[in-house]
Amino acid sequence: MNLESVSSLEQFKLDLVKLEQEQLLMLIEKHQNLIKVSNKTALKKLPLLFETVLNLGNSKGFSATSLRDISQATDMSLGAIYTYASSKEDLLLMVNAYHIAIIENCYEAFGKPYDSPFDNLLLSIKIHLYLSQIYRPWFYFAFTETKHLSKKNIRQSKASELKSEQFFHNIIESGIHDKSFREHSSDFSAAMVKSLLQDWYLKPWKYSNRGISLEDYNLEIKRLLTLYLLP
Amino acid sequence: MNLESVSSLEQFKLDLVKLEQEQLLMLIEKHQNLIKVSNKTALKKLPLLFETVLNLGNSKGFSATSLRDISQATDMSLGAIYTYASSKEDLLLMVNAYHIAIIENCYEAFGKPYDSPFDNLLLSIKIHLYLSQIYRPWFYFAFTETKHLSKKNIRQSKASELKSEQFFHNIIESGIHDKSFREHSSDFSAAMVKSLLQDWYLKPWKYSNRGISLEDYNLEIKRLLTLYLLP
DNA sequence: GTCTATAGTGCGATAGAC
DNA sequence: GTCTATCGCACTATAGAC
Repeated sequence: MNLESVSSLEQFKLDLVKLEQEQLLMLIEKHQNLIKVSNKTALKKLPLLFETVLNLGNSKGFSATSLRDISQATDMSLGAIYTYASSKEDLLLMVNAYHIAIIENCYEAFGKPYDSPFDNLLLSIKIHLYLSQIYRPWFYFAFTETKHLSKKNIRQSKASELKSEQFFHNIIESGIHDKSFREHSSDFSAAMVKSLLQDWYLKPWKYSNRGISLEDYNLEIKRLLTLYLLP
Repeated sequence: MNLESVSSLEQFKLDLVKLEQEQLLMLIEKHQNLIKVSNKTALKKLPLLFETVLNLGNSKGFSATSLRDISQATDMSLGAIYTYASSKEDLLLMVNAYHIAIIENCYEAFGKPYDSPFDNLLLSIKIHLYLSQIYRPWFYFAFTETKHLSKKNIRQSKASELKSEQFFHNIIESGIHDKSFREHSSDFSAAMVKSLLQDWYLKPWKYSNRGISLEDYNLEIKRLLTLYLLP
């Protein structure tokens, strides 16, 4: 992943494929004691399982989704599912771990490549929008189903939430410091950026009904920040 | 409810009490065929049941909450619960209907009392913030547990979501029309206001950890809108 | 590696005593 | 109006054949 990757959503998707494969393999190796089939078979079937967990989980809720539902939707038997995951909860944990790994890896690949804080801010926003577009089912799932995780995992999830907000916060602070941004509460503007990004994946129906594309939305955020942040 | 009521959160809470009683009674009368006890007894026990549904539902999810959990938390027997609601789903519907009725009633009580679109906008924001502060458990519940409603109720819930956004949208449009607001996409600014209001009740822990009060948050939104909307 | 059959548990809901 | 006891069902998870 590099600056070329964010030239368009399609390019971004393309560049993600390799990362996805790597992370899936790492996940399988990490859970090797629980997965009872070969890496090759797991690599083939886990994506289908993950997709199904997210689809069913987002439409009826994870706890209302039974393994029978998942079995039917994936055309796998109940027994077969238990060779890929040791329990229903384990399935949830793997789905989470897989997506978190990809997303964190993706953020780390970029950093702050520009001199101008404003450009760095716009870049992070674009990356976040692209990621939430591609992994929208997981973003939505993670938001609404956190409560089914253990306390430790809930803490972790809140921490990761704050970490990404902190990322925006730092960029904005650097802009205030070098006086390219207007003096203001960077806590609030970072939270605002986060909540705008969130709205995009929490209420996709709203924007698609209005015919607003990802690029439109990105541009509106840019207009807003130009007026709000720049002197 | 009148303009005096929004002078402070405490005043607002005080003025809500009467409305709450009225709406609870209306709800009981509407569900009379399903409720097997007198209005007086229902009036006394339903609030506790509702509160418990929201508490447990928000911490473990509604579908993972059993009637046995609710029974234990309210010190009522399983049988007793079934004299107040005819099923677990009915409990969910009543909690929703009750809160929706209060909130809609509250909005209708205000309208657009000022000449200036900006003042009207600030007023609606304040009302929304106050309501979401007081009924935070329900706002959070409604957001994360919509999926357990029937398709008809889900449609209704999205419609109500859009309706409240439309309310902001109309005020902003009137401001653009009378040139007191800058020319811009009112779709986006209305969505932005909504998503900021949402962040407040979806992530209370974030703001309380930072020591940001409701009034602070309200002021920051005002500052943002001053820069973004006014010429 | 995948299947079917089933053990064991906890659920929503009801019946009937008080 | 509230309770306890219990029915029937659907769930997670496993065992053992192929």
